[in-house]
Amino acid sequence: MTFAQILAPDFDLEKTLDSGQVFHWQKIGKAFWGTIGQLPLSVEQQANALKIHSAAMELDRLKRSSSEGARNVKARRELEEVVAHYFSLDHPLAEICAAFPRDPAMTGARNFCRGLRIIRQPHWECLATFITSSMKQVAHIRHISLTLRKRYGESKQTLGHQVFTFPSAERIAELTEQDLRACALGYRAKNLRATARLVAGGEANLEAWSTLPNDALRSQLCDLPGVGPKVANCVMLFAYERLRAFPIDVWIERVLRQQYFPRKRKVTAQQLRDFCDRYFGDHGGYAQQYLFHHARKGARQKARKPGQVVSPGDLRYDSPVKRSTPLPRNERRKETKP
DNA sequence: CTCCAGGGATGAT
DNA sequence: ATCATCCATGGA
Repeated sequence: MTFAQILAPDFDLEKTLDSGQVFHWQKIGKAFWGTIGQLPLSVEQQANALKIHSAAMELDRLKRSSSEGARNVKARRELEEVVAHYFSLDHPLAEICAAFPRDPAMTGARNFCRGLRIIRQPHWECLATFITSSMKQVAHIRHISLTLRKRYGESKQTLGHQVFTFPSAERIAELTEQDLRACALGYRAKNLRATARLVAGGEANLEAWSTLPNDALRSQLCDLPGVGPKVANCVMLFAYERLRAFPIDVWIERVLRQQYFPRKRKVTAQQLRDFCDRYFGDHGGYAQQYLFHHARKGARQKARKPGQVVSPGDLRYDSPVKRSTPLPRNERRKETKP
C-alpha cells in the first residue's frame, strides 16, 4: 500500500468527478474509489490537499531501487505524478476562467464551478464510454460503465475495496453483440464492438492521433461507428486535451439558445457551432463544461419533489436575458447535422 | 433539409 | 401497475 498527499489548490474533486466528463468513480464515505488507467486508488480531498491511497504500483523501475525506503519514495512520487496529471492540476485555471467571456451566463457558471477541472482520461476508455453515452442520461452511463468494468475489466483489490479497470479494446473486440447488449448497451452494442475491432486491429490508432490537428482528429473520430460530432468533441476534450472542443448536447443547446439567442426562433445547429467557436475561443471546452455543470446542478429550477430528476426543460436563470415562461415543447429544435 | 428507430432507467399517473 | 420522457447517431 502506498499513501501520498499532494497540494491541489483551485481544485474541487467532487465537482470534477460529478460534472459528466467521467463516470466510474464511486464515492464511499468522503473518498472516491476508482482507477486511473490500470492503477486502482482512492482519492479524498481535504481543503487544498488530496489524500491518495493505492495498492503497490506495478512499475518495473521501482524494483531497481535497492532499499525498501527508496522504493517507497519512488512509488509515492510516481503516484503523485499520475494523480496530478490525471486531474490536470497543471492547468492554469485562474487564467482560463479570467479569459471567459463577460456575460451573465458565464459569470454564474464560473462562480458555481470554482475548482472544476477538465481531466485527462485514457483515450480508449473515454472513447468507449462516450460511445455508450449516446441517448443516455448520466445515471445510465454510470451503470453501463460499471457493468462493463465488472464483467470484462480486471478486478483490483485496494485496502479491502474492489475496483475494476475498463476493459481493453482487444477484450471488447472478442465479445459478441449479445454480450454487450447484456450490459444494457442496447443498439450501442454494435457500435462499440465495431469500434473496438477497429482499434484492436490497428486500423484506428488512437495514440498516433494525438499529434493530429483538431479538424483532422475530429474527422478520424467521426469515422468510427457510433461517433458523431458531439461524442467526437467529448473525446477530444476529455482525452486529447483539446480545450477548444465544444460538445453540444441538449443541455448546452438549451443554455445557448436561452442565453445567447433569446427569442430568436431560427438558429441552426451550424450557427450555434460557429458562434461557440468564435465567442468562447481557445478555452471553449472549459466554458462548455462550466455552463453544462451549472445548468445541470446549479441553475434555479422549478419546484419539485425530492428525488425528482432535473430535465433540460426545467432550466431557469437569474440573468437579464432569462425567459419569463418556459419554451413550449413543440418549440424545441433538434440538433441537425452539417 | 426532415423524419424517425433505438433501449432502458426513471418520473408521472 | 402502465405510460411518457429523456437523448446522439445513422440511415431513409
